[in-house]
Amino acid sequence: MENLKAHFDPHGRPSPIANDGDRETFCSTCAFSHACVVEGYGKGDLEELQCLIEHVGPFQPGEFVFRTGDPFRAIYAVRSGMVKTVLVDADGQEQVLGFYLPGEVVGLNAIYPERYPCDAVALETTEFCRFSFPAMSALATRLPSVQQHLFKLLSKELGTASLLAGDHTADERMAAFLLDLGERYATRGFSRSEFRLSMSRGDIANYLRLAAETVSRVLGRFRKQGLVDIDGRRVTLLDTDGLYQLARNVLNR
Amino acid sequence: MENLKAHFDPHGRPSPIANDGDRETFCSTCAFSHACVVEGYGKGDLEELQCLIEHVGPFQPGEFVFRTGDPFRAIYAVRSGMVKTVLVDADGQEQVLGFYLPGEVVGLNAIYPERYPCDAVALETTEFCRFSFPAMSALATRLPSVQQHLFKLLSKELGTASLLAGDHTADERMAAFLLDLGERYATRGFSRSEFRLSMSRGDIANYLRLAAETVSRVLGRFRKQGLVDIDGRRVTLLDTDGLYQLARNVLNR
DNA sequence: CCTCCGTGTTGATCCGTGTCAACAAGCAAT
DNA sequence: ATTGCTTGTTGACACGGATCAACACGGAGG
Repeated sequence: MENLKAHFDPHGRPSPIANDGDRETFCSTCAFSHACVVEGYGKGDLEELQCLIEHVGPFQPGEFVFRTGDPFRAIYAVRSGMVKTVLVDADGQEQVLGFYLPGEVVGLNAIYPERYPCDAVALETTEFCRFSFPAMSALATRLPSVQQHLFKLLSKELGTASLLAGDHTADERMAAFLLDLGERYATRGFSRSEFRLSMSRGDIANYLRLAAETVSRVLGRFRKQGLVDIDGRRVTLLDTDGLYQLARNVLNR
Repeated sequence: MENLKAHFDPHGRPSPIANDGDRETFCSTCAFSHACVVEGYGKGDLEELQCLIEHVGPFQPGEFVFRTGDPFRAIYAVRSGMVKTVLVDADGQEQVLGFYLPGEVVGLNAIYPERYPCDAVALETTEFCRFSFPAMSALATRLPSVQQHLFKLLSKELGTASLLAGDHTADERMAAFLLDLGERYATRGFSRSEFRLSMSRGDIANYLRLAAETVSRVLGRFRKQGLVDIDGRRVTLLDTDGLYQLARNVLNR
C-alpha cells in the first residue's frame, strides 16, 4: 500500500518520524486513536484525519515541543510520554499550567493569541500526533464530529483550569492532584491507583501553587496517615475514599 | 417589514423581549453587534446569526440566568448590564469564576459537560443575546468565520482562566483586576480609567481568592498611594503605570 | 423619628504556608 | 572512591492574609 504522506501531507513538511502504516493501521499504534474512537470518530473520519496528522518526536526529557511566542500552527496530542506546559512571566518566574498524558491535547490555548502563550516541555521521552490547525478547522467545517470534539476539548480544559483557581489548602490540592492523575490514567487504560510521577516535586509544587517543601511535607504526612504509599516517584493510592474526602471541594462535580 | 421571529425562531420559544427590528437593524442596538463586526462577521453572516438568536431579559440584580446542572442549550452574550458566574462546591462555598461585560459571552464552559457547571447571576439589570448552541455549531460548519469566532472565544477564556491561577499577592491581583476591567471597558467603547464596580467587595474578594477585608484594605492603600480614586463603587484609575508595574506578573503578555 | 439590615471599613490576633538553611540520597563524570 | 550536581526531605522561623470583632454608613420600612 502506498505511503499516505507522499500524497496527502498538505504542507509538504518533512516526513513524520513515526508513520506506522497505511490507512487502516495508521492510528492503531497511537495512544490517541482510542480517544478518537471514544470521541465518536468513525473509520471514515479517521481516514480524513490522517491527512493532516504528522507523528513527531520522540522528544527527550527537557526538550521543548514549542516555545512561548512561536506562531500557532498545530495542536499536539500526546502519543506516549508526558509533557508540561509552562508560562514564564516578566520576571522569568515559571508557572506550570498543566501536565498532559497520552491521549491528551496540548496547545489549545494558542488559538486565540495565534501564538503559543507558554512553553511545552517533555518530561519523559515523548511522542506526539501533530494536527495542523488550519487543516483541522477546515476539516471541522465538513465533519461536525471533529468540530464537536474540538469544542469539547476546549471546554473541558476550561473546566480543569478553573479547578486549580480556587483557594484551597495544600492538603486539598495534593489530594485532588493525585486523584485527578489516577482518574486520567484510568481513562487511558492504566492503573487508577498506582503510577509514576513523571514530574519533579518542584513541578508539582509549582503547578499546585505551593512550595516544593510543602509538597514534600504533605506527601510525607499522607504516607504516615496511610492515604498513599510513596517510593520516590512511584505512587500508590491506598485510601481513595480518604483522599476524595479531602479533595471534594476542589474536584466538586 | 415582517417580524423575523415569526418565521425564523427555530425553537418556537416565546418571543424575545427585545426584538428591535428587521434583518438590517436587528443587531444595531446590540452591544454584541460591535463584537460581531469586529470579529469579522459580514452582513450576510449577521443575517444568518439572527435566525438563532433570541434577545432575553432584562434580568434584575440577583436573578439567575442559568443554574448549575441546567442542561446546556445556549450561550449568552451580554447586551447590557453585568453578570457573574459562580461555582458552588460540596460545602455550599461559593467561588466566583468571572464577571462578564457587554459584548462578552457566558456559558462556554458548559459545552463539554453538556450542563452548566456554574450559576450565572445578574449583577445589574441585564439583557442578553441567547445563541442556541446546537443551531450555532450547525451554522459554524457552514460559516468558517463563526467557527473561528467560537474557537477564539473558548481559547481566549482559557487564557484568562489561567491568569487568576497563579499565586500572586493581594496587591498584584487587585491591580491586575482593575487594569483588566478598564481594558475590557475600553474595548467596548467605555472609559478605560473611570467606571463603576457593579459587584460587591465580597464578590471581588471571592473572585480574587481574597477576604473581603483584604480587598477593602488594598483599595484603601491604593487610594492613599494615589494609584486610584475610589468613591463607593465608582473607581478612577489615576496611575495606570504604577498599577501596571504591580500587575505585570499577573497580566504577563 | 427610629430600627433593621446589607455593605463596607478598620483594628487585633492567629494560622498556614513560604522562606531559609542544613542535610541525605542518587547519579554522572573524573 | 571522590567530587559535584540535582532532587528530595526535614527543621526553625517569618510573614501575608484569613479570621474575628467592632463600628460606620445608607437605604427601606415602620
